[in-house]
Amino acid sequence: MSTPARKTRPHGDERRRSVLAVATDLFSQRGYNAVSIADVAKESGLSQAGLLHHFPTKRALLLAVLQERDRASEGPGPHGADFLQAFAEALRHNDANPQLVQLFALLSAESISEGHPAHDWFVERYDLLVSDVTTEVASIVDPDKLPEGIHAETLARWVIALADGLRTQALLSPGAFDRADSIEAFLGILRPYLRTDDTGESGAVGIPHGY
Amino acid sequence: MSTPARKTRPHGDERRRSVLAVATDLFSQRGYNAVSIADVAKESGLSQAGLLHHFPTKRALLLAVLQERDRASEGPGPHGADFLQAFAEALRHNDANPQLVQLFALLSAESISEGHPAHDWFVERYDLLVSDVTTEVASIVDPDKLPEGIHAETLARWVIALADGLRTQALLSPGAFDRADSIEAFLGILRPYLRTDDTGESGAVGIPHGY
DNA sequence: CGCCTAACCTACCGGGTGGTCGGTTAGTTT
DNA sequence: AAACTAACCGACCACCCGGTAGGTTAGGCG
Repeated sequence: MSTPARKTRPHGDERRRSVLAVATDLFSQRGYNAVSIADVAKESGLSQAGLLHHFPTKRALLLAVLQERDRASEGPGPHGADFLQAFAEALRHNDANPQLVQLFALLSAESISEGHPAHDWFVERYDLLVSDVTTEVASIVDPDKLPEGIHAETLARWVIALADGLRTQALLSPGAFDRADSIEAFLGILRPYLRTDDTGESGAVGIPHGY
Repeated sequence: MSTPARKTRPHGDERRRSVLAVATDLFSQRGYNAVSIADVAKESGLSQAGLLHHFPTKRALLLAVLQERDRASEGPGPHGADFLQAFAEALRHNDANPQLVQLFALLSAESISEGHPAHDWFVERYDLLVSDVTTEVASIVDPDKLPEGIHAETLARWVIALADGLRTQALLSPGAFDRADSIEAFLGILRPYLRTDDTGESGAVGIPHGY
């Protein structure tokens, strides 16, 4: 058969995925440093050695969790004029899933330390995010209307920073305000700087994930 | 004597402060979970038991570090119309001291987990910060000029979130932009919403610290 | 059926972990 | 000088850490 696996490995991949789910859950609650592989193993219903058969090191387990997040948010999303609105709606959707939100809040800070297993991953992620959002923003703002010294990248970094910073506030005092509403209101503040014609069509860039 | 200590405790307080300095340094580099009291002790030039004589638990050591930060940034700062400018300048000053900036970046995220020794401290800190900055902002904006649904607290949370979020970006890709410049530019965006008369005088509220 | 391999397990390893115990030393007070 | 006390140390504790070694089991396949 050219498709060698039909009913093969009934346990393997299934187990792998359930372990990843447990690891995501625990890393979300306590971060990477404060979780042991024994914790993940116990919650997954197997021994520590059994877990290490699927993921050879703790580091590999974390990277697998992050990689799966990447895979789960592939593909292009809305762009152009709808981008900002879609951004706010993506946040609203994510806020209904507080688990992943907290995962990224904890890991993005932990990974600031050099030598952290996820350091490079987050550096790359932010570089890509800034450049994507910059492209999107550039396609809808009118450069002539922007005050001096403010560029599309400046605005892009603001939007990303707001999503990150408001997330911290929302996690520390839940229910005090609505993060997506706040971001949406901010995007309204940007309206005077948008171009009025509709010539702004640019590359297809996805909605950021994990926020 | 009513002042019982003149030359007493030549070692005691001095040692305490030097241990706190070392702890601040290590927590800044790696966060709380990834640092052991043995690390702090070795770097301080004494044994682990010797360190635990001054700070009975690791938790107490962390709280002492945070408390010292509180003490180091007491007292009122500029307020009223100068507040926003002073905020940006405070950030510029702090960015020259990357150690404390990273300390707060790491701990504020770690402490999201309930049960973290600094959880309550950060919850209180953000509550106070939001309410202080809201007071300040309320004294300089003109409510009639604000779009519907946007209040002083909304703006205050934006400013705080920007400081936090841009800090993450600056730490992950150092040198890519200037955080204080970016914040300053954002405050310029807020200018259309400020009141033009000079009747806005409000309570004396200090500049936030540790950013 | 017998073989092979993935999926586990128990037992173990060296090296931390936060913290305790029972001292010894040195400087201060009386 | 004697008494007291803060500062500090070596030894030890029970437990946890990420990871390895070597074996057992079970299911798919020729």
